Amino acid sequence: MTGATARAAQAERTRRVVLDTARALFAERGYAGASLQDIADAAGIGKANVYYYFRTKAALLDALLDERIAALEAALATAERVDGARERRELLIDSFVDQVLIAHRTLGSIDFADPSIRSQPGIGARLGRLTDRSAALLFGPTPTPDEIAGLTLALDLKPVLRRLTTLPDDDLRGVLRRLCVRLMQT
Amino acid sequence: MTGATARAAQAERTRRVVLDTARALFAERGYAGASLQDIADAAGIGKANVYYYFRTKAALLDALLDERIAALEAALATAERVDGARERRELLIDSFVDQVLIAHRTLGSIDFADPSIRSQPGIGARLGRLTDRSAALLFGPTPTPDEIAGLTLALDLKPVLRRLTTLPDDDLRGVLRRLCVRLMQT
DNA sequence: GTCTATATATAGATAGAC
DNA sequence: GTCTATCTATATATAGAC
Repeated sequence: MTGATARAAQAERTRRVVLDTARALFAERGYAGASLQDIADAAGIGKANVYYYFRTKAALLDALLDERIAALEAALATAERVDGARERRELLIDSFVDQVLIAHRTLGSIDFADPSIRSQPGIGARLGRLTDRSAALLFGPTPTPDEIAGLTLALDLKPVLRRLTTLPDDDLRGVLRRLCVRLMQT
Repeated sequence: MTGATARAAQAERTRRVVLDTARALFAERGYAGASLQDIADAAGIGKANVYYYFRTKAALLDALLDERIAALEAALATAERVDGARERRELLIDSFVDQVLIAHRTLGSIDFADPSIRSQPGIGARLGRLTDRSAALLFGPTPTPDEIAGLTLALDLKPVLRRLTTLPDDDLRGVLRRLCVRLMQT
């Protein structure tokens, strides 16, 4: 069945191209600002083909959020296994900076702060739960407003990445780590 | 000429209603996600009437940015008159938190991080210049990446305001001040 | 699996009556 | 100053050929 596996591989390739292209365009112009026609054109495929992989534009967004949330949850799960508030926090910051921010630096990442994303039904609640879980892990069951404020900013460092595009990875890593520490130590 | 002044007053009122409604809807759903029809409906006027006051959707956005940037520049101008880096920074943070963030808390404010706003022609550069001016005032002519990173986040505290909507003004003021201090002291 | 063609809704924007 | 009606472009989404 070489034909079948080749077809499956091609399907997986096309699906990935759509996801990568959509992520980049949503990050650049916002969810509402990038049309499926834009995405199809940039991906070099027909628009109807996008619909073959994702039934609606919202389904495409969901798939992108799944990716991003999975990366964050992986970092959270690792940190949860560590004892001691301080060690836990440092590990979480390190894995967050390295695996979530730096790793997806060039590819671009979906923007949690994009209002046209936050206002999608269900999405706001989903992101809220993620923040709550992070807060509980870092600060215990009843975080203070100061802790929530710092964490909220730390989870959305997109503006900083946008501003420091020319900084080398190693330098950026340091900047982000120190920034996270400043934001999460109260 | 009572008729003329009454007409002018009505015009000013309608113009304000459009601006206030647009600000709220852009903040909630993003610039690309809120249509002029949405704005007209929410404002309780006809869509064509919106065009009577603003020639294009982009012109409406420009007017909102003018407001917001003027508020920031007022805070900057006040701080510029003060000697001493530390005093200057504290004054800037205070006026920024009080006059820019708290004052417009209920009304909602235009979201600088909205990708569909940042990707508008000319807007990105305009916001960049504002950040540069703030950086020069706070940190001198050659700010470090750490300083730029902190300032960038401080200028975009929308996510925090969104998260702490139930906190009373006085408590919020304290949270924001301490957050700004954490972000701007290096 | 990918395409062309099309249906349907809604966007930004304008014309002209009142 | 405000409205109704309308133009034109483009959005999401579907049908059906290859």
